[in-house]
Amino acid sequence: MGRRSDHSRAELREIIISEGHRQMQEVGFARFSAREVAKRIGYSIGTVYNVFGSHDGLILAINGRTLELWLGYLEARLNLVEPGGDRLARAIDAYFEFAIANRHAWAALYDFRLPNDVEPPDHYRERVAAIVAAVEREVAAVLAAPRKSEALKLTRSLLATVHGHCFFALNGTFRMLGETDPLAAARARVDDALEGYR
Amino acid sequence: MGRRSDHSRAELREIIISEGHRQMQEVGFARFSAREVAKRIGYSIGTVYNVFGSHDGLILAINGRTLELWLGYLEARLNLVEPGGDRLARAIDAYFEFAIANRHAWAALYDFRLPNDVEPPDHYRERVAAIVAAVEREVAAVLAAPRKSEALKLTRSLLATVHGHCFFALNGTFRMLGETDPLAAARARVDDALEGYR
DNA sequence: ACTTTTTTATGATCAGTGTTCAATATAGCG
DNA sequence: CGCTATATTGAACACTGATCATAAAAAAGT
Repeated sequence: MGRRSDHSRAELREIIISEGHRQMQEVGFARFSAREVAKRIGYSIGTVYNVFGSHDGLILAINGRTLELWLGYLEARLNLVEPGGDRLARAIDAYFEFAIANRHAWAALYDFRLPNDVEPPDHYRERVAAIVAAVEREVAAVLAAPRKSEALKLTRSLLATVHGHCFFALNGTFRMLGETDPLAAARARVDDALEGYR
Repeated sequence: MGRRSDHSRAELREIIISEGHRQMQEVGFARFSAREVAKRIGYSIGTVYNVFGSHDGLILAINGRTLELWLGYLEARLNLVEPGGDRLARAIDAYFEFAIANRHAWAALYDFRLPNDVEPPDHYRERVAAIVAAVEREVAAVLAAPRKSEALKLTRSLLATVHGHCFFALNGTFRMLGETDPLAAARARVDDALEGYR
């Protein structure tokens, strides 16, 4: 067969990413298959490789989509906070809620590792940066004026803290250790950290 | 062929785990292959399945070995701390040092996920518990007497905190975000948390 | 309208994987 | 020494990521 132009290149990209993301969320990183995605959208495996170049390229695009959705969720959640509400606590909630509602797609963000000598593509870096920036705004809002310059450094560390708790919550470590309220623990650690910066 | 009894069952287990662990550390979880392990030890793939039942069984055994080594490293490190030294800070160092020195084997601990309805085997749970207990001792030693009963709960949360920092350090997230001293950040978060418990 | 060129989609093909299991070779027992 | 229980094998199966000559369709040229 030759070019069908049922879909433009951009449409095709979108179709593959969309179905790929659905697949990822359904079966998880370990069982994800590019061939299966091709089958489901009615294109051949070769077409997927034409568009994304490699398995890794496809996964990066799917993970990029997950980051987009994550940022969207975080912003929507923050928009619901009434004036005077604890916006940072709600951001932590959003971290957990998104990860739980999108277990497999979220986990794929960390299951996939680029070869050590390869940098993630710009679109990917930008999306991560956007999420960090959204959190940084909330962290900065809570810091005492003379310490606001430390907001980014602190934000990175708080994200790692929350990530650790969320990861242990989802991968079963906390259940194994008898912890029943990981979210509360994460909030407590963030509060502890902010104590000295107020 | 039939039984060669070059090695007893226990010896065979050890040979496979040992070579499997080496493989895991060399190529990482994504490229790990049971067939390759079999090839390298001069047994057939069937034998590996006889001994471990499945790919997952083999990986659990290898990850169990990693946990063993990790506990050993942690204990050795703590034994070097002179009286009056900051034992908890050295435990955090040990977390990072082991993960860095054993990147792939350490990452495999988290890359591998059991099906949701399957519990990890006892030997695995026990090894995780042993590591937690070793850290808990150090946490308890630092707590004010009336709060020592909270040691386990706090330990779980501190482990998650350190894990998050270590994970971001090794998977490139911190580099991407411009953080150059993840270990210091982890220590700072732990100190912040302990502040209220002293 | 009819070539010619360029682009795009295909799927057979290759090398690899996890997994199964009938066939077989051996160790140890009677 | 023969027999049986058991350990070991590797071919077979169904899948995977990846490649690329082939063919079809669109676009450009005449």
